[in-house]
Amino acid sequence: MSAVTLEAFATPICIVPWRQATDSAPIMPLKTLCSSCHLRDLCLPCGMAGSDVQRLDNLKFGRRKVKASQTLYREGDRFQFIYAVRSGTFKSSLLLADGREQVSGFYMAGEVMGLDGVAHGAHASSATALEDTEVCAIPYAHLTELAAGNSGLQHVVSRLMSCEIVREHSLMLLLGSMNAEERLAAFLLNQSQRLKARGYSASEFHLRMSRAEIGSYLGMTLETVSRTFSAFQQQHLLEVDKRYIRVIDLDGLTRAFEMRLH
Amino acid sequence: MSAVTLEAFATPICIVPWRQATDSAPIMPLKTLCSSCHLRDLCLPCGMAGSDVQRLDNLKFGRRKVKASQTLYREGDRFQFIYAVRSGTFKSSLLLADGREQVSGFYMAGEVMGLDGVAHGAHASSATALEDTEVCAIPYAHLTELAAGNSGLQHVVSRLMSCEIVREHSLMLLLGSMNAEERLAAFLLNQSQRLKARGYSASEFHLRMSRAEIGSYLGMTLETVSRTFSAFQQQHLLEVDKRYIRVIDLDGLTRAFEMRLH
DNA sequence: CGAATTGTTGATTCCCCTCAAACTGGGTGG
DNA sequence: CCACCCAGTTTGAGGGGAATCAACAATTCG
Repeated sequence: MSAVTLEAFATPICIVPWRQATDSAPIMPLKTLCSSCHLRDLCLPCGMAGSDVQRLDNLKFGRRKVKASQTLYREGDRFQFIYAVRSGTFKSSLLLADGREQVSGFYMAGEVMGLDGVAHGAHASSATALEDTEVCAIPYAHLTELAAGNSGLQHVVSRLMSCEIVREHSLMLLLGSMNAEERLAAFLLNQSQRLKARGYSASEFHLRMSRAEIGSYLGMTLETVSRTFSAFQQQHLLEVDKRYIRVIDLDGLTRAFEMRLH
Repeated sequence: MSAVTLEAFATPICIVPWRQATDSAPIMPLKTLCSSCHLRDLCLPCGMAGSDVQRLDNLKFGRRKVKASQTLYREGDRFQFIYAVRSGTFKSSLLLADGREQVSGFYMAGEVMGLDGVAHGAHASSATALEDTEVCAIPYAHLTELAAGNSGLQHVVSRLMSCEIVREHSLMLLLGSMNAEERLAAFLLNQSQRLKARGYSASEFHLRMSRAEIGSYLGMTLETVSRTFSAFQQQHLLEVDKRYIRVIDLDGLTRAFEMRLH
C-alpha cells in the first residue's frame, strides 16, 4: 500500500466526492450562505455534519471578482483572509531572484487558497487569476473565532492545511524523482480528475494555464512541455490543440505516470 | 522583497530564536512538563504567552525512545499522535513504486513531525530515526480538545501546519529550479542555521544522513551529492571528511545558493 | 577475517536545457 | 481590409549537466 495517490497529487482540498446540487435544496437569493452554495460539497463545508454547516452560515465573508491576469494577493501582503474559489482558476507562485516565477499550485472552484499565510502573518506566495474569477474572502480571524466553539469546524480548517501539506508532498516527489513524461502525465491525470469532480468531462478539457506555467509548476521548460505533449500525441495517448486536450488512452496515460509511483 | 528565505527553507517549525535554558528555571524531576522543557523555546510552546504555556502543562503525553534506523511511524499507519523530537534526528519519507524512498524532510530537536496525518487520519509519510532518538508523543485528539478552550494553543498548532506548508514551498522551489550546487549549498546552509539555533557550531558539524538520503531529499543521485561536496572543497568553501563538514567560506556558500533565490 | 555498507571517482550516455527559427491566432491601427 | 505586432506554441539543432554504470577505497560489523 502507498499513501501517495493520484488523488492526493496537487489536489488542494477536495475531501469527499462531488455531488450534483439537488433541485430540492432551496436556492437562497442575493445572500451568500455556505449551506446553500453549489460548491458546498467541495469547499469549506466539505465533510462537515449538516448541523455544523448550518452554524457555518454565521460566517461573515465577502465576494470578490478578480479579472484574468490580476493578482488576488502577493507574497509579503499582510495575511487577513483565506480565499475559496467560486469560479475560474488561479495559480499560486513564488518569486525567484532573477524575476522569474515558480508556480506552486493551481486552484479551481471549491479549493481554498492562502493557508500558507498563517505561518508568519504574511502571504508566502502570490495568487493570480488565469481567467475571470470570483472568490469568497473569509476573514481568518473570524474563522478561528467561530472554530473555537465548534470542534467540527476547527477540524475542517486543520484538515485543509494538512491536505495542502500532503499535496505538496506529492509535488516534491514528482519534482524529485520523475522524468518529463511522468510529470506531464501526472499533471494531466490530476487535472482530469479534478475537472471530473466538478461535473466536467474527464477526457476532454481546456487548460487554463500556458505551457510556461505548466513547465514552471512541473520543473521543466516550456519547450519540453510542448515536446512532451507532441510525444503523447504520437503515442496516441492524447489529441492536443493548443490548450485543448482530448484524452484518447487514459490507461496508457496512467501507465506513463505509474512508471515510478504506486 | 521576497517571502522565500533561507530560514524558511526546510526548517519545519522554528518560529522564534533559540534561548538557552536558564538556571533560574526550576528543574522538574521525573515529570515531563512543557514549561520546564529545555526545548520550550523551539518546540510546541514556542511563541506562546507564559500563561498559555502553563496551561500546556495539562497536556498529557508520553515519551518514546526510537533507536537508529527504527521507524517511529509508517505511511498508512493510523494517525493518533504528533511527535516532537526531544533528541536525535529523523527523516520523513515516501515510498516509490520501485521500492525506493523519497526523503521529504529531516527533523531535529524541537521540531514537530506527523502533521500530514491530520488530512486523512493516516500518516502520509514514514518517520525513521537516523540515530538514537527520543520523542514526545502528543495525542492529537487531546491536543485539539485542549486547543478548543485556548485560542493561543490553537493558533500555535495552526501555525505549525502553515510553517510546514511554507517549508515545502521552499523545497519545491529548490527542486524545480536549482542546479546541484545550489541545492547542496541551500541544504548545508539550512543545516548550519538549524544547528546554530540549537546551540551547536554553525561552521562545523556532523551530518546524520547518508549521501543517498541527502540526494533523495534534494532530487539528485548520491554520486552527484558526493561530486558536489568535492567541488565545494576544491572551491575552498568547505572541508569535508565523510559526514563531518567544516564551512570555510560561509559567504561563498551563500553566494552559491543565492544564484537563483532572493 | 570476509562481507556489507558507505563514500569517492572515472567514463559514458542521454535527457533536458538553451538558443533559434517559424507558425498561429488575436488584437490594433493605418 | 490588410499589414503589423505580439504572445503563445511548435519544432529543430546542439551542448551540457546530471544519471548511469562501474571500479575502488574506507569503515563497520558479524
